[in-house]
Amino acid sequence: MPAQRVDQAIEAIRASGSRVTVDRRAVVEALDRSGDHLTAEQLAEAVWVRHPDINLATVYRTLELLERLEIAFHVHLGHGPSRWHLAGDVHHHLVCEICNRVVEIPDSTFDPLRKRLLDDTGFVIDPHHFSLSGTCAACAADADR
Amino acid sequence: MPAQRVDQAIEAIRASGSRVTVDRRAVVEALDRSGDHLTAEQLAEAVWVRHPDINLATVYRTLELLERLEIAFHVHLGHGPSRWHLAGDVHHHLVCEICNRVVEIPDSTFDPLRKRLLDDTGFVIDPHHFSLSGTCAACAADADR
DNA sequence: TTCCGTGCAAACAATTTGCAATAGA
DNA sequence: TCTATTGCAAATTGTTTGCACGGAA
Repeated sequence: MPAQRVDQAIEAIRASGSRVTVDRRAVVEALDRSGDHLTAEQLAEAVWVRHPDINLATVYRTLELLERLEIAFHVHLGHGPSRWHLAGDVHHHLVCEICNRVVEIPDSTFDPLRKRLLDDTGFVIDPHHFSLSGTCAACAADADR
Repeated sequence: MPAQRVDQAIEAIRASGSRVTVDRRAVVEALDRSGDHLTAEQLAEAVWVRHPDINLATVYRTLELLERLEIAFHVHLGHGPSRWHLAGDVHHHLVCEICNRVVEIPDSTFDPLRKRLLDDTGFVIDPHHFSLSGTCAACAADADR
């Protein structure tokens, strides 16, 4: 039932007092259709498949709204533009600084670190917003040679 | 002996076959003088105190060189421009997404996570390049109210 | 009808680049 | 001398904004 996330998002927009427009629905649907990790530009291209006249600025403004409503979020995967995704299953990213490969890891991997930092500093980490960088297995092996 | 880091950096530039220029020395000295977490713009201002005619583009080009030589590195602390620092004691940053406070934590905090990710995925993390975001103790307490 | 949302073009911030002049080795 | 480095201004990239028009409620 893929339409469910879209309907929930639309409902949240309405509930917030913002207007439900064709453009906003189109952005949410494109986000829903197109997995994780899209840049605003890529998302716009996905939107344009069905709605070629929606402006890039509108895509940015809609993403801003969706983030305020906690319907969508952006992540920084290494350098370059932000990546966007609908709220949903939380996972994290390791980005290889050599080959740019992205490895996804479950949120629970951070639990021990989370507890430790909370105990030590009172800081509640949300590691979702930024990726961790480093060297992937393949590139690390290459470097050893 | 604060000049030591500068001398080492200059020597590394020479050893790499690049030329040791007044501008490059000025950038290294400004970096050495001015603690961590400087943006390129702030670094340029520090340079201009003694060398008002050095161009911002030269600062950027020098930083690029220093990073290639592993003399200096940049870090992403939340949104906004990159922050630069000389190589040296490695530590990490927690950035509060509400108040932008920065909490520094020692590298060793990451050891268990590092080991786990290495075992699970073969990925060697270098958590230095990106900060972790979240909510600091004070803001978390405010949010509870 | 009343504002909110949108298109458009221009502004913006951070960074990079092409090219001619200059200065290290 | 010879070529790497620099200044300058312009280009780039990703994103935001002002304003007049058009469409949800």
